[in-house]
Amino acid sequence: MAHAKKMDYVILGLLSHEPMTGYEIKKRIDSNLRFFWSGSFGSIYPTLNLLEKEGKVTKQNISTNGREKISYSITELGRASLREWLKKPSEKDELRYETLLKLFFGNETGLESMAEHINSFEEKCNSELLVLNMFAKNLEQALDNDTHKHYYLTVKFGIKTYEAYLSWCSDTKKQIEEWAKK
Amino acid sequence: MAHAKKMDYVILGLLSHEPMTGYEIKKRIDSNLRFFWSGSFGSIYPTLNLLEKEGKVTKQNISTNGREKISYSITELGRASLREWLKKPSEKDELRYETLLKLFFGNETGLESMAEHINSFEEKCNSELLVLNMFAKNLEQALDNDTHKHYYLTVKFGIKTYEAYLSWCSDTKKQIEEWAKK
DNA sequence: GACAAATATATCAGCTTGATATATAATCAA
DNA sequence: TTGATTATATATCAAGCTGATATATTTGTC
Repeated sequence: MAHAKKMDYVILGLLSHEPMTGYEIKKRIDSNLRFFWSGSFGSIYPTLNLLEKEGKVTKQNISTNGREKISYSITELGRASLREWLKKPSEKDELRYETLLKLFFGNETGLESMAEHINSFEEKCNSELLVLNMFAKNLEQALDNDTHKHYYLTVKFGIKTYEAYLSWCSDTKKQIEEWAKK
Repeated sequence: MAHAKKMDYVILGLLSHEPMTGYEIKKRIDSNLRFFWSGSFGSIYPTLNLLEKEGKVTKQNISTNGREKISYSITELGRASLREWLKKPSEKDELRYETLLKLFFGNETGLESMAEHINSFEEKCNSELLVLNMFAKNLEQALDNDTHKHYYLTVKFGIKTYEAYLSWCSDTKKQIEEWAKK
């Protein structure tokens, strides 16, 4: 994903909702964006410094209970930059499924040995679906808020895809059993 | 995706099917694995050299029609390394959907401005589905081959997910229209 | 009062991408 | 047949991201 520098827009997007610290940005990515995006501290903190130098965000040192932290706010320049990116067509949607990679090459150890991988994938999907359905339920109670509408649609995306994955898991296990019979 | 070095196993996996050049490995990734993986020359060629130093693949210079190229074959050590990885549980399945990212932050430009992004996502899904369905049809005629069975199951995964994406596109466009009415 | 977990910021080796460079062979049109 | 374009083939590198690691304070809990 090199050369693209998407973290700029993830941060600007989150700060367009409300001011936050780097740590809070990380937490927000891991909770709200987890179903279609990820990000690490090693990318967040350096990007925040760059964005500040470019005048797209402003720092503010605050101390709650004697604890020092740096809160970042988006500037009008930052908002303009975010809007510009939002208008541009999306460049690339990419996925990397190690589970699928193992299934693809699994002939080396045999189809039956893939059952474990599929089972743990299924388990993961089930637990993610539980979380997503809870999110959806909560959001449905607060759809008057425009930001929530956007969030809701992405949660719906997660639900649809995890349901599809589960359906595939079920089909695939049946198929492998059937092939094994012959 | 750092620190994991998955390219090792992608290459070993492909060479476990048949000997190939670096260029052919790239083509194979872009055709067969495209729905759940990707890889660039900048990662393939250096990895091939490393694998050779480790004794997991062997080089062979061949010339077809006076043209020089390097064909790589997997060794028994390479096969053992592949099998070991296949047995280990999958570490992480990750996806990065720029389309979803824009939708999530789209409040800055308004929900209606998202229609274009959803439409082009829908278009992409439709064309990918066409390809995948063709792949599935062809593979169904050759399922006696074990390697094809594995390939077939991953293609089925692609079909399931793209169908789910299309269903989500349709739902989402309806939902946005509905909200716009109020 | 001790211990674990959460908050908070920062850095870095290692890996990947997308671009770029270089060169030859095949295909196609004028 | 000559010229242009595309496919084959290998290689390198800056820029970007991850996962790990380091450090330090605060909050919760047993």
